[in-house]
Order: sequence, then C-alpha cells, then structure tokens
Amino acid sequence: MSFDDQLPPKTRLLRAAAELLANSDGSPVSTRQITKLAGVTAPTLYHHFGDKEGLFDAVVAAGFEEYVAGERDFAPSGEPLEDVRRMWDNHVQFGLTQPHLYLVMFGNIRPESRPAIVADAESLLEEMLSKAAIAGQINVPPREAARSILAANVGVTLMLIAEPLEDRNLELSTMTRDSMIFAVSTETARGAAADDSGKSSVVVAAIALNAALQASHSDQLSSSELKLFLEWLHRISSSS
Amino acid sequence: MSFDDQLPPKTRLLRAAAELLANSDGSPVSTRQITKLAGVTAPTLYHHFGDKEGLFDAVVAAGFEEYVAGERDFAPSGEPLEDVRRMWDNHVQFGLTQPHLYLVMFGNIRPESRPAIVADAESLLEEMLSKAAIAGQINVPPREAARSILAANVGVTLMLIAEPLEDRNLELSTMTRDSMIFAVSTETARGAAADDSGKSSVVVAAIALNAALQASHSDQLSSSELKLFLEWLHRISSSS
DNA sequence: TAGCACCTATAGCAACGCTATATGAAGTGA
DNA sequence: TCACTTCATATAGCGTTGCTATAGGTGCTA
Repeated sequence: MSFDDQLPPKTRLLRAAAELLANSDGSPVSTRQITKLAGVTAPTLYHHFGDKEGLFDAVVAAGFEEYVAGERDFAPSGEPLEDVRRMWDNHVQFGLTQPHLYLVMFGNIRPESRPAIVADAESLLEEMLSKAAIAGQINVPPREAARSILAANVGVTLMLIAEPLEDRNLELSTMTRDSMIFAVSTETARGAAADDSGKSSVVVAAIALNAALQASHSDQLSSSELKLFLEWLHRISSSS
Repeated sequence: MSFDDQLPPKTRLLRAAAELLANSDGSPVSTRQITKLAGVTAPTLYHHFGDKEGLFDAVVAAGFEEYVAGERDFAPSGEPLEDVRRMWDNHVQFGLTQPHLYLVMFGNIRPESRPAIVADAESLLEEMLSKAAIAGQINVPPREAARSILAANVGVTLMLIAEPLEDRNLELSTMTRDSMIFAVSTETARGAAADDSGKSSVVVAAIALNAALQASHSDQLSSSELKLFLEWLHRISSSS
C-alpha cells in the first residue's frame, strides 16, 4: 500500500510520482494519489518541491539522467555516423519505454525546463557529429546537423508513441534516421556520380577544419586572429 | 464582454473556446471561462459537446479544416517535390501561428482524435508524393516517404514552437526539409569531395580547404580578406 | 533548559469538470 | 385548442483538484 518507510519523504515522493506517472495511461496524476502512495501529506510535497510541476520536473530530471546515461554508455565505435545511428535508436527506445516521461520532456512547451533538456540532448549529438565533421564525413556544421537530426528524431518518436502498439512500425524510425544522416553526410553511396563545381568541397573542407580547430586548440593563431578566422570560416561554410 | 448574441450558443462556444485557447499562454483554459465568454451556462456546453475534450476536439477539427485548406490552396506547380516543400513550409507556418491548436493536434497523445488527423495530413503529403513517384523522382514508396517526412515536419515545428521567439531560426526547418526530400529523391545534386584519406587533423583539413579554395574562386570573402585568410591557413598547415 | 531551524500534519479554501433536475420554447397530431 | 414529445437552456450543487494558513513536533546548538 505505502512505500518503504525507511526512505526520506522526498525520495518517497519522487518514486511514487515516477511510478504513478509511468503507469497512468495518459490520464493525469493527482497530488493526492502521489502523497497517498508516498505515505505523506500534501504540505510535505509543497515544502520539498514547491509545486506539482516542481515535483514532475524533478522526476523528469531523473529520467533525463537515465536518458543521457543511455546515450553515453556505449563505447564509440570509431565510426561516428554509426554512433549517431545508435544514439537515434536509443532516443526512440527511451521514448517508447517511458512514453509519459518522454512526453513531459519533449512533447510539451514548458519554456523553463524544456530548452535546457533539448540543449543537452542536442550537445550530445553535436559532440558525436563533430567527430564526423573532423573526419570530413558531413557537409553541414555539426551544430545545425544536430538540431536538425534531433528534431526529426523527436518527431519520429512522438509519432511512434501516438501510434497504437500493435501497428507500431519501427521502419519509420530507421528510414527517417538514415535519410537524415544520408542527407548531411558526404558519402555518396548513391548512383550517379557528382559533377558539381568544387564549391561544395570548399564547404566540406571548411566545416572539417572548423570542427578540427574546435577540438584541437591550435595555437598557431592568436585569439583575435582566431576569432576573425573562425568568422570567415563560418561565412564560407554557410555559402549555398 | 460577451459574444455576439445573434449566433447560436454552439457557435459561440466554439468561438469562445478557440479565442481563449489561442490567447492562453499555455495555461489551461477552464470551462467556466469559456461558458462565461460565450454567455451560456455549463450544461449547454455539455449538451452540445458532451465533454470539455469534445469541445476542444471540435475546435481542433475546425483548425484542421483551416490547415487542410492551406495545404490545398496553392495550385500544383507541376514540380511535385517543390509542392512538397511548400506543404512543409505551410505546415510549419500553421504551427507557429496557431501553436496551441497545433500542440493539441500533434503534441499530444490522444488515441481517439490524433491518429485521424495525422492520417489526413499524411495522405495529403502522400498524394503529392505519388505524383513525384510517377515522375520517377523518388526512390521510396510514397506512403513511407509521407510518414517519414511528416514525422520530421512535426518534430521541427514542435522544436520551433518551443523555442523563444527571438532566436527562432527557420533555417532549421528549411535544412531538415531539404534533407528529407533529398534523401527520398532520385536527384543527385550533390557535390564531389569525400576524397579524404581518412586521417583527420587540423592540418589535413586546412590543406584540403586551401586546395578547394584555389579551385573554386569562392566569393564569400573579399580579395583582401582572402589573402589574409590564406596566409593563416598556410600557417596552420605548416604547423608541426 | 531555551531557542531555533527544519520538517510534517490538520483542516480547509477556491476553482475545477461535470451532472441531477427543472424550466422554457418549438413543433406535431387529434 | 390541447396534450405530448423533443430539443435547448438554466439553477444549484457534488466530488475532486491544486494549494496553503496555521500549528505542532523533532533534533540540533547554546
């Protein structure tokens, strides 16, 4: 009926909220349910978390830790784009196993907590994409690529969550994933060769150099020189 | 204070709900607010719509009509993939101008109404993609392509909605859009490059950029800027 | 022992979604 | 014209929600 009485009320509240949130089929979870399961009374909740939303934020933060841990856990394969694929799949998997947590994290607009979470997820991806950029494997700046891929990843995951379980088709995920990665990558594992002027190769090289510079802290240029240099690089990178 | 008394209560309820939903900054809208603005009492709402959710569904349905109308309004350009681009942009625009409506439509899981809406949006896209398929312009079945593109479209739109208005960057949309379309299309308007021997370092990238720049006559930099830029490049390239 | 944070409980408020019941208006058939 | 049905609206109030004013314990330090 109630929770482990040894644990402090704050922890019991967190666990109770997480459990109820996970098992509620989309229906809202009331503070009374939570406090009853945790074996405490209302003011305790508000003392520790200020708000119902505050409690949920704490639950989400915990869930996000789990998500990030999942994203970091596998060792780099040496093939950055392959790792990006695994990060994508891990993201989808997290959304499907914890749909309610995921919805609070990504399916809502909550100007306070959401951008931070999104930014974190983005930088995880960007980190990996930077490696790909250094290896000259992508033709788009890592930051933009990360934003774009993450957006598609979120969209796919929400789509799958909303779909009834029986006709949930993961092919949507793999197809969209590979489309996005293919689009930003320099591999031309596609038919007809390319002719185009050297312009896009300039862009690729500029992006690669930019990423490499970020990673290496080269000291060949003074900081003021470097600043201007990077600005020019960016200008070159973002030419059409 | 109240709404046009000439209109039937049902219509007034719909308009009041739509107006309040549009102007509420994410905060929930109560039935009491709605009935007060519409100038009716509670049972009237429940007589016509059964439910608060029923009323909201009706509002969403109206909003969806508007969305579909927007998707259909422009005449086909004869270039199906170009039309897909415009549908994408229209979708994003709809989401940004009616964020709360959009969130109810796409950012939630509501097993009843959502799949129908999604299916409709999907078939609009699929219709257009079928034309592209007939013209041999895509290399993926239209249905799968539509699902995939729509998922990415939704993800991007939610991303943009969640972003604070001042640093909302539509480039995310166009880039993701073109990535998705490029990935499913048979056109290979892609640059060469991807020559690199695999070893990646600042030096290699700098050399590559240097060579590429020599060959391409990029006009992103003025001649004086270019001169200094190349000098720095050389300094970086000849570092130990 | 006194004082002081900290934490928790009792009790209850205002607002919420919703409804049992009643009343009015409008049409229909004899 | 009159009962009868049907649809639409209103009065009043139920149960639940998120939240809080207030007070009581508990364990420290002085």
